[in-house]
Amino acid sequence: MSKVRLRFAPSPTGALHIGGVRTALYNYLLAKQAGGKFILRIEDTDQTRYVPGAEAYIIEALEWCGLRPDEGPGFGGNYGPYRQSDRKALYEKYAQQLLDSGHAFYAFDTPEELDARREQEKEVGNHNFRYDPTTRHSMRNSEALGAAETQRLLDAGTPYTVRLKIPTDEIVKIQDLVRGEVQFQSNELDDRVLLKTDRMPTYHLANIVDDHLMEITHVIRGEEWLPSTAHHVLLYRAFGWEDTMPAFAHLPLIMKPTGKGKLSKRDGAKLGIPVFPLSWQGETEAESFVGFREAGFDPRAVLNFLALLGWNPGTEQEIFDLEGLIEAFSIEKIGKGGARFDYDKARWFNQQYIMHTPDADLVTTLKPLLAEKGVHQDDAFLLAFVALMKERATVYGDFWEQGYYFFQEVTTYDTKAVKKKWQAERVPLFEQLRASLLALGDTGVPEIEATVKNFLEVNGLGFGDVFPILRVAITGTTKGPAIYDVMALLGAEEVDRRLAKGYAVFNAL
RNA sequence: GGUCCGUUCGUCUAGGGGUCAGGACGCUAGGUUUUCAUCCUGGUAACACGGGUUCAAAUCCCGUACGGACUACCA
Repeated sequence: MSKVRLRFAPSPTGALHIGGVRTALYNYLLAKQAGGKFILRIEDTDQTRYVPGAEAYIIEALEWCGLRPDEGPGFGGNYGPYRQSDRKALYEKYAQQLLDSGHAFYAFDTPEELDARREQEKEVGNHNFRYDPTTRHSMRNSEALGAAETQRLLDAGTPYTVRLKIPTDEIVKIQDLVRGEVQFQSNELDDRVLLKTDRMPTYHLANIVDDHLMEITHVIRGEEWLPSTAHHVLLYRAFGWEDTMPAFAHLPLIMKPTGKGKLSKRDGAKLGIPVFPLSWQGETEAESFVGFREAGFDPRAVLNFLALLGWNPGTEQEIFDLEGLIEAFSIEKIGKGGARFDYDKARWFNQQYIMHTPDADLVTTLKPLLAEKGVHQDDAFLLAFVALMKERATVYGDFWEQGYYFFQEVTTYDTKAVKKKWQAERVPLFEQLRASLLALGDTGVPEIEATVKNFLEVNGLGFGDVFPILRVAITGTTKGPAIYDVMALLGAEEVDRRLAKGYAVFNAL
């Protein structure tokens, strides 16, 4: 068997959907596992849907995920060009080949005529008009018009499309790697357009020509392509390429978190969750979306989550890095049913990655985020901060959200827990504690702890009488890392300032 | 409507003739912790339905229901 080559072939019509990322991932995994190539091909044959920036977005998204193509636009490779608009002439040539061999025909029907015909059929109760062997002869095409008339129209420069001539009474069998054998009756298939009036190919033609020329061995794509796979098989046959036809695997779709249907970009905005890898700035607010990256996710967690959405290793292991996925992945273990997008699970994966990432690495990724907030502490401080917060963060943004007080004054005080503990007669006591803490100077946790405990003993107070006060005065919240750790990191003078301010706030309650 | 695909706890799933139907997320009870989080222990909860085949069916077959995709000169 020759070397394995898989391609990810997105269309640059906007931001790359998270399902597309999963498709890319599965392609990547299988390619790498087999020691083969992972190829990026841009399917931009629909000029009306082309969106500037979409291709750059796709590439940036793959890069963020760490799925680097071995071949593709900007990545080199000997099978280029890798952008279909740059291969236009090729498709015309192959369309001509099909025309010559009698596997395709010229169709002169305009879109308006086609629409009119559909309407007309609808009126007589036929809701599924199809351009196929049974209707072909009533349309304006080379099959119905004959050679002479066809030539006349061609000579006159009449716009035309090239359609695949579907054979009658054939059974097209597909061996799908995920679903097993799937059969189609050719009589149920339509004479699909191969080459459009603008001389650009449709997906169907381009995809077969390119996969053949690029020597693609496996086509892993979304389930939405399953119904047209019969056409693709027929195309391989028509070209005489059936013996090198790639293997097909159709992936189950990713479904909405709630309700019915497949996950759409609208679901993200509706539920306030990311469904794209990276943020996308559209023309309007409604066409702009936040990405997993901007939502504070680690790409490794996103990949891990995506990998397990529709695939499982057959063991109880859930945490996989890319290398581990490459090793464990197998196409047989891909599920058949659609998988609901579970944002909570995605968050859990992210939390796992944050907890298990070395502190120094966390500092590196957090630095730019903190810098945006005006934080420029040295690494030693950041390292200590990260160590205290990593078990409490689910997304990267949590480090700031839940730990801003390490870098600036407390903005809001959760006084509920303090109210009943803050008694007028104890205020002198707390002032005394503040003074002894300041006198201690910058020091370690054991010293602070000893001082506080001593204070507790001497004054006959319990933990519950003091900790909420210290905690809220210093951090503003009742949650967070051990307060001694926070105090040690902040330093005696800062703690003193915060206690003074906190006491003032409590006194005003 | 037609064609094709699918259906195990709320969710992701294991399991492919004989299992107490397993794990994870979530939720929940408790323990640890000055708090929160982590961590530990326990609980909750599923084979869509109906027929077959078989000594035995979540597992094989057929229907039904439900869900999904496709049905463009879009991918």
